[in-house]
Amino acid sequence: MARNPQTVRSERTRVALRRAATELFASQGVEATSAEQIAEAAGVTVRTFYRHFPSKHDLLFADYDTGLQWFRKALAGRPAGEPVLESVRAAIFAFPYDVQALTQMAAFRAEELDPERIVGHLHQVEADLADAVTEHLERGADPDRRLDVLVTSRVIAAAVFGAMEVWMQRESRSMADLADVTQATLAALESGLGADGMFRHY
Amino acid sequence: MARNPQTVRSERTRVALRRAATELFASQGVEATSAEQIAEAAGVTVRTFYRHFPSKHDLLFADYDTGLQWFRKALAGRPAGEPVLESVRAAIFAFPYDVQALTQMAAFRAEELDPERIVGHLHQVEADLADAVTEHLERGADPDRRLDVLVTSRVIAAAVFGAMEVWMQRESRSMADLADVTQATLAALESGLGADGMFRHY
DNA sequence: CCAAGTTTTGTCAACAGTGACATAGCATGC
DNA sequence: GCATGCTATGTCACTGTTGACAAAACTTGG
Repeated sequence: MARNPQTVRSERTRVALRRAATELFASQGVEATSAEQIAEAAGVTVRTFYRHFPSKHDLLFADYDTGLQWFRKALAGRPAGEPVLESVRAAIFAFPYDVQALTQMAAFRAEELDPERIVGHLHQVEADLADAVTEHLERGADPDRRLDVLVTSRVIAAAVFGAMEVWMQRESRSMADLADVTQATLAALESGLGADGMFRHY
Repeated sequence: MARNPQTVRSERTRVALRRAATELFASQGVEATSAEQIAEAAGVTVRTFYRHFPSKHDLLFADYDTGLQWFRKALAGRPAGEPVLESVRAAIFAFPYDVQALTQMAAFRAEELDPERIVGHLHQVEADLADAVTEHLERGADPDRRLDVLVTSRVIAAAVFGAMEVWMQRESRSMADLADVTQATLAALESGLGADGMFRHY
């Protein structure tokens, strides 16, 4: 299946670097881990490391696509008639927080990262989340309501990430807190906008 | 007049660094000049260099305030009844392009600099230019037209920097070209919006 | 003028990132 | 199998940037 012949080796290296980085980030923190350590743990040179990843921090988000795929499948797996908000909530709360995700959260909490980097990444995640919801909603929805779908998706994504922002500005930022804030935000969305059935029509 | 006692030395160092950087940037280009060279030319250590300027590129814009002050004074020196656009044009074209400014331009032309840095700086310059025009217009204008003043200022600044953007995307980017584009842009602004007297009322 | 304290600078070491060039790994045509 | 050629990697050297600590310059109270 490997189209490119020598690229197999490249892929192996990339995986090794990802794994090494994930472990080191989790055990020592992001900033406390040097590029040299990652490279060495992956059995590779620093220069090679930088050939595969543009920067150290990109490795922190390396498994991001995996998580995104998971989320989309989780949405797809929800029962057909279920209100969107419930689907999203279920998917979010069932998300398997692995080492990668937890390390990211830890880095966020510790404010280790360059704010620009965080904001940029979260922006991307929010957009992807909205797309996932859109994709989910468009299954079995009539095309006339495409705008509704779009708006609904963005609103939900904005709410979820608004919750995260609130969480990030709190004094105590535990995972339980994040869950609470997210829960509350979605509830508010539901009660405030659910009356006219905006989210019930799907 | 030197309020802070030991700060005199600090100021001397800063000046030396600025001068050294300006010369080296002009003669070799920005990226071809290393922080070490600048520090050495200023008779100082690299570490000291970074204590006075957050990054090498900040030195490229070090004399920026001087230029801004010049522009404001040039505006203030224009005759009272003159249309704003004419005042701005006169001030822009009388601007004394010193080594600093020319080096900046050269760096822009050569696309040496990180685009983000350029955009960020230009954004600042545009805002400052607008403020300068506002300040100029507010002299002797009645307070009721404050919004007009604000809009006019922004429009002019946007036009001038729009011209610069056009210039930066051209094939040949000589100083003469920049002058031409700026001239043309201001002329368009004048003929297009001058009919209703928007710029003539001042 | 001297002692004490503050500010500035120097020294050292480390890390992030990049370019140039050499070399090893693998694949394909012969 | 072997020469040929491409790709991934290694090596080297360099620049930008920062933290920690020491040394020097300078100011001020006495």
